[in-house]
Amino acid sequence: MSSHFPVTSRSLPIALLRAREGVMAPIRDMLADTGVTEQQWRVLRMLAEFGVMDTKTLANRSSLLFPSLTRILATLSEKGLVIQTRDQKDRRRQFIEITPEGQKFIDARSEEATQIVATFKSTLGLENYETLLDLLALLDPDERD
Amino acid sequence: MSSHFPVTSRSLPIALLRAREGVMAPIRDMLADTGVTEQQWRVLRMLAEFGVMDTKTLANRSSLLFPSLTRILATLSEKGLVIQTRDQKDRRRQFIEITPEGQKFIDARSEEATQIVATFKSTLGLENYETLLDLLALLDPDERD
DNA sequence: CGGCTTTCCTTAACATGTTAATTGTTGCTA
DNA sequence: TAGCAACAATTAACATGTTAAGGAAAGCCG
Repeated sequence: MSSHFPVTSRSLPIALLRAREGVMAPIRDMLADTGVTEQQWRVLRMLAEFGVMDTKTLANRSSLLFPSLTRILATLSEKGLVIQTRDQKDRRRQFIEITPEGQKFIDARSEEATQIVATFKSTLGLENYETLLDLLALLDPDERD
Repeated sequence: MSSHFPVTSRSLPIALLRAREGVMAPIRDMLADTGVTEQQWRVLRMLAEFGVMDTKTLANRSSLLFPSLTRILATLSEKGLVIQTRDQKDRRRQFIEITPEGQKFIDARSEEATQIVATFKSTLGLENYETLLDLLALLDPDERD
């Protein structure tokens, strides 16, 4: 380390944290006063897009650990936004499905969500945006081929 | 939206989340069994690098909200890794300082931490690494000029 | 001086992140 | 088939994220 710059400046972990804060801020604003959290929103979107799936798949797609997912699904069930069903062939497993109310919640906000993403695309420029996604994928162990 | 691809694929928020997971994993491994968490580590590093500072500065540099910082500092004080001092001129304010034991904790691991960062630099290549930091900075509202 | 606002934390309350231990099911296998 | 390993959730325990409310100190202002 011959650099005279502070070690934590341009720190990758912190840069990732702050970028995520920046991106999530408008989404959190959108969800404020709906009673639905950022993570619950993430789960609902996956279910809206891909349909019924087992919890393991849902956990992977949502990037949530099982203990978190258990609690989130309990909350979403109470709110009537998802339905949990036991697999009759293997009663350890569980399938999750979005309800019509859940779908309605997503539909009412998907346009605004799309708009928020579009804002960041134009902030970075489309080319930079794609580059960023490619570089981020390299840091994700599940993405590296 | 004329794309036929799923809306959440190549989702920026999720990509940021997963990239951060990928980067933090080895750091978390390093800290496992030390009793010091990722956030506590972040606070200690800032104090080790910049020296004494008030809590507002510390919160900004560590990207922590005040309620979190309050709890973290209480924990670090109990562990004897930092010292909290009241500003005598303005007794609302507080200064935080790392202790010799805290410094020792950092020193014993800073080489490994540097090595972890170097791994990611070589995974991406130095040029990509710098590009990534630049693009991430664009997403951070506190960084945009 | 007495109130008013602002600032700096601190608490509270609830959701999530994280690791470890636990419970129920299934499958294998001696 | 009894016993045990493997698997899918769940629960527990503790730390943090997040928003809102509270408390103490400082500054302002009539």
